[in-house]
Amino acid sequence: MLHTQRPEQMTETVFIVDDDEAVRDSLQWLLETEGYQVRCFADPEDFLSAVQWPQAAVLLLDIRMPGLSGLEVQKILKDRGIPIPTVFITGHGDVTLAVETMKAGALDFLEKPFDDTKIKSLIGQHMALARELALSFKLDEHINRLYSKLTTRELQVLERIVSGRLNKQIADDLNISIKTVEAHRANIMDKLQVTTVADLLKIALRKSPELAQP
Amino acid sequence: MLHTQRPEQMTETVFIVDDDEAVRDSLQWLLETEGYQVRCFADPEDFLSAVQWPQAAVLLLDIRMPGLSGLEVQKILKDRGIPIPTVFITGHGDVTLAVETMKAGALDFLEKPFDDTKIKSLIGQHMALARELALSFKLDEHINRLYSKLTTRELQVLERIVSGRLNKQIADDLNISIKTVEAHRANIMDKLQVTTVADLLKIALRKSPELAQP
DNA sequence: AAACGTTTTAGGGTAATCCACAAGTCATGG
DNA sequence: CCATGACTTGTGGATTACCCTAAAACGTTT
Repeated sequence: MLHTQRPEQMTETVFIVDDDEAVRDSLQWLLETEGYQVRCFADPEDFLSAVQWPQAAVLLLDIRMPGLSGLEVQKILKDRGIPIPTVFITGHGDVTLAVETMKAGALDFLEKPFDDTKIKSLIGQHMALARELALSFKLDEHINRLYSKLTTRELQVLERIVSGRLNKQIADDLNISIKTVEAHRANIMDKLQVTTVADLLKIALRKSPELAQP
Repeated sequence: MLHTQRPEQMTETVFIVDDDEAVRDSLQWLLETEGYQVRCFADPEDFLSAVQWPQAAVLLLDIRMPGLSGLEVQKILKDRGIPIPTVFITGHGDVTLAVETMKAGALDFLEKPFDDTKIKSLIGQHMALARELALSFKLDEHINRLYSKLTTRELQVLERIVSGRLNKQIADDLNISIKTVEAHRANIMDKLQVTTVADLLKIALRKSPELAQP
């Protein structure tokens, strides 16, 4: 049997939120043997208090629970900007609910009873996505922190650098001297911690992808 | 009542594929009054022969038909690289089917009988997406055409320009003179029809987004 | 008033890019 | 054998970007 070649530098967590203890226990056992850190919650509120982001984590979420429903939990996570990959579990599905759930961003929709093998491969897939999402989120955070140090004027200059204008043209645009543009430009490079225009473009285009369309 | 502010420069088409004539006719009537060009097919094969891409179009696809099933049609479209926004229609849904369909990229899953108002707003939404997809696809095609004119050497140089290396460094990398790099660089700009490095970066990063992560 | 950050400008020099023009080698295919 | 395209290199000059240092004007905060 092949090892799942999972990089070990990041703890991978599976959150299980279900009011049925038997379900929690069996899933926990199954997934812990797979090497995941498993955290179980009977109460959705408890989960919402405990979950942190970003991290490499997948959520197994029961649809029908006392208190908050699975869909409500999903919506709250979405509102909080927590894009944790979510798989719903349920014993009584209907089409409308399934479609709504998927449209809201669920990755899967599992019906009880579960197929252990299927779950394992499913979690594996989604955990890979979770890693990417977490990394991407961290990078976005980092970029936002750098961006927040830019002044209004520097943003205006940056905008024009990204649109490919020369320092001379930027100076004309803003009615300032070339020397000033050069100064802003140097400050921007410092604050965004880049040394080449190429890297500057990459950061700016990640921050504002709409600038990519000329 | 507000006008739907739909730009009229592109014909917007709704494809209806269903073996039930009554369904086709009622949908056709409904959507034609909305201003869409509607094309109906009883046979999925006929649709597959007729559909063109890119264009601003949405597909209403019956799940259960004689011959090819809706899911099979969806798979064929996917294999052909035709990302037409698809809404499935069915009279007899079950959860597994709905989930599989959504995972395969369906945007919605409608159960008969239909709610006219709902369909209209749905098509409106998805048509907006379809326009974007078609435009994006056309742009990709254009970029691919331009890229195909680049020689191996020019691709090597471009790669290094995108990673922010100086002409001098590129010359060292490839064991050629700076002058040669300059020549390649000018050819690349010509062939990709750009005048600034910023635009060059934008095209290159759209073509190879993985280069954006340094 | 003093400290601070933002914006502005400058001089002077180095490095890099861009441009126009010219020309050599090499392999492929007509 | 010649035409074509790809790859190569060069000269020389114009333009631009990059780096360092220095500093004035302005507004806000302390």
